[in-house]
Amino acid sequence: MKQEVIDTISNAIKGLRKQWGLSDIPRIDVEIPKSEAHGDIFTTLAMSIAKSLKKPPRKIAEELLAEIKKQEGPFEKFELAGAGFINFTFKKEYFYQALEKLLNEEHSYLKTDIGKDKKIQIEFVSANPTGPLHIGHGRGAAVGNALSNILASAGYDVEREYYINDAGVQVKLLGQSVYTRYQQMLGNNIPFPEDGYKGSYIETISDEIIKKAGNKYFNQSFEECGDFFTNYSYKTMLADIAKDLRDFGITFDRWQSEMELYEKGKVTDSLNTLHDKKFLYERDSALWFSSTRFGDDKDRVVVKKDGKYTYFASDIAYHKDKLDRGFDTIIALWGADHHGYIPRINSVLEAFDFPKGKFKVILIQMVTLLRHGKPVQMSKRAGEFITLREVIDEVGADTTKFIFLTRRPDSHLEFDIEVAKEQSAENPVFYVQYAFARISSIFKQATEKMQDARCKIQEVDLSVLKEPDELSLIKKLFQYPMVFEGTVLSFEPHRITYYLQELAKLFHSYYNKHRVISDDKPLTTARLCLCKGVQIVLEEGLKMLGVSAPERM
RNA sequence: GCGCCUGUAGCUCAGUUGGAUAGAGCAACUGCCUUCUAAGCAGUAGGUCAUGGGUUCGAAUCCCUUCAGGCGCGCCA
Repeated sequence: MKQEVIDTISNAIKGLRKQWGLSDIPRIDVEIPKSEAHGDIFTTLAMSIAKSLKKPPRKIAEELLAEIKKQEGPFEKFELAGAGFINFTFKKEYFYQALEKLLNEEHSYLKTDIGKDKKIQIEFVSANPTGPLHIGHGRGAAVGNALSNILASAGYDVEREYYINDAGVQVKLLGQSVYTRYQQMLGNNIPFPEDGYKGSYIETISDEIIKKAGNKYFNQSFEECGDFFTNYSYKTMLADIAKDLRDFGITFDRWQSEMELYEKGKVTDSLNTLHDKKFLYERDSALWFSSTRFGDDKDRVVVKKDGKYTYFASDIAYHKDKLDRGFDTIIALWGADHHGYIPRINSVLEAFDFPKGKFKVILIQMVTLLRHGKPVQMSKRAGEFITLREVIDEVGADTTKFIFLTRRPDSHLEFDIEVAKEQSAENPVFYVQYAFARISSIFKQATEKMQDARCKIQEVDLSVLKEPDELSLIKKLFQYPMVFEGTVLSFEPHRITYYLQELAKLFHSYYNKHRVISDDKPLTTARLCLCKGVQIVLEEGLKMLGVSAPERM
């Protein structure tokens, strides 16, 4: 749809180039109008080039339109409107052919090749393995997953990665917490670490260790057996996290361990590289990275006075490692509270000669969890929080994901568990799924009632689809590729969510007004074909979001 | 103090990267089930796009001011 218009316009410009004194063909933007009164698609080209041509936009549009009309094309009519809009309306036949093509090619019709031969990496969730995932992680997981599906469908070679912070003091603190509970449970009443993790999962792990190893570590000091507790604890947590994510419908291609970066010498290697490039210097007995020369506010310490690496040091190694793996684009989903970290990572990438703009951080804003409109207090340290697991169990994975995907990632989100659950009947995810299920049901009825009532695309005459509602529905179908392309370029999955709701709305409306199965066989067959088309697009969109498309509800 | 994000209908949020008369869902009100799933449909009502200026053919969108909320500014991770 988009391409035909762009081709038509650029052909027209070729005819006018001399007259206009243009050396190049300007970028042609086309948009889908809000109202059907403005045609199927329109361009604002005349207005945007008016200045450089020093001509009034309407005059330009007139000349353009005259040239456009000389061409053969799939258009029924053109319209010059407002300050210089040119509206295009396609012939019905164009949409009948498009529908035929969709039914023949099915899902492959809806994909693009924007990302062909390009490798893209997307890192998301990456929660510390020191406790269960909470709702905020769930949001990142839903967005990251949808984005991965979308990019893969756009032809990119996508790698989904989870970065595990298994080397720092946080996992050690987790180990200490479990160690202390273990001692206490067996009667050794030592004090609990001041900043220790206090969730009930700490006791669960301690309990597990008692069952497995008995009192083997009883009365041992943390120096003696701390490694065991730390390793056992974070590995348990990591396994739990992976399971939660799986049950949420999310998988990763790669789990990158921070510890491994140290063990393989990648931290020292990457720092050596920076040193060779003269980006490191010593001051006050510490080693600094001069990130200010790449636009950061201040230089950053990589090796502390006491000789230990900072967290930033392993992050340098991690990002260097990503670069070495050869991606065209690197995407990271971070909690919005980490936004201050962006300039220094940008500095690192630039120091390693990664092209600017090829690294993109998507910030995931906090989720305020509510129950009956009242905020639920959350504190990870105190162990008071509602886990992602509980939310999935209570409201369901599909609903949870869909709600996360109806917002821009960087805007605050209120998630009321009771609303999501109790009003589930009016939840937008069901609205979309219901449209899909209804179509499935129609096909079930059709095959039961009439043996030959199917969507037979080879024999059907689609031109009997003349109702305005039918044409609106068909047209909506072919907006999907444009919406999808916009989603890919902007990395904004929620655009698909909104599109699906609009498509479902048109379908429900159509369904209530017109019967698909009737005594009129040619009409029935054509309408079944239309339904099939809607079903394919709904299924494709839901698949992108990582939400199921049930046959029955 | 500096930086980033946010402010759109009673509530929760979209707004196609500057386009035409600002949209949806919820909540409210009025109707629609002997016919393919009523988890649905049709309709009514709801707005100083926080504020004040600027940029231009055109601003919710870009720039500046002010106000309000959130987050970040460690040799912590």
